[in-house]
Amino acid sequence: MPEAMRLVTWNINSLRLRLPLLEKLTTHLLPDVVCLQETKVPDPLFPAEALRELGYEHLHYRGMKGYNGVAILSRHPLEPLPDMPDWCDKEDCRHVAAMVHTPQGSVEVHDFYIPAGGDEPDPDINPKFAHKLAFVDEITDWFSARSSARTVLVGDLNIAPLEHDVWSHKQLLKIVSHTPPETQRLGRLLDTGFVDAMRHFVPPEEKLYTWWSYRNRDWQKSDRGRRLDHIWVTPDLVPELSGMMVIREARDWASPSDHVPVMLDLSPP
DNA sequence: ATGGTTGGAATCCAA
Repeated sequence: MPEAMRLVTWNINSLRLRLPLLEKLTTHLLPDVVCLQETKVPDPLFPAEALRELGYEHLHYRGMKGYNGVAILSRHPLEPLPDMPDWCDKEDCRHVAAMVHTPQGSVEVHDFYIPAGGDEPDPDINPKFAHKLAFVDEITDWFSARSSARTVLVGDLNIAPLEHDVWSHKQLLKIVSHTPPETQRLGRLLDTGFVDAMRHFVPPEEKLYTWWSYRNRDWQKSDRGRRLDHIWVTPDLVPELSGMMVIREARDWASPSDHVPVMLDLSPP
């Protein structure tokens, strides 16, 4: 029986700056597929050669100068999904999608970087927050008009939906990433036909974070984290879920991202 | 209530 297909998602917060950390991650975990967000590199400057040397021959990426940027790295052949919408007509490089053909079967992979939304949780006075809500609404409409199979949706969704996805539910209810307009919308997106694969492994009453602000002196001691990064799968893949790990120690690597990688294993039945 | 840090580009913006 073939081994599991291993997938990692990570908001790397500058791919070029953190190539050594990506190498550390991939040599230890040997993922088949890596989905990155906030690559912050325009396509002509994408470090494709360095990634091929890490074993990722098959690449699909979309980046721009300074901000955003997403990438799918694969050891196995991939085909970019054609005719993807330009969400909110901004051409801001927040989504790539591909069919990945692994020895364990083909899966459709969607890699998202949902807008952070600024500080003020009022769409009438904060256009960034309005953009965030509109972005989630658009992708929700798109997935609900479509029947997804063997699909994995990952990325920095910039929303911590459950009470124990944040260090203090009460204190964060008015903080962007955990407000009811956001968490309700993320629930609607999930309900288009996905299962929260991280919570398949960790019960909802248990704290689970993937991001700790740079602004905390001692992130481990205060542990004021949030679960902003997610891995969702369609129900047909649930019987194949065989492992999940939040790579918490990556928050302590030299010059870390403020997000840590999340790993999922899918094993054929 | 406030400020705390980081990356990329440009002397500030986004997170």
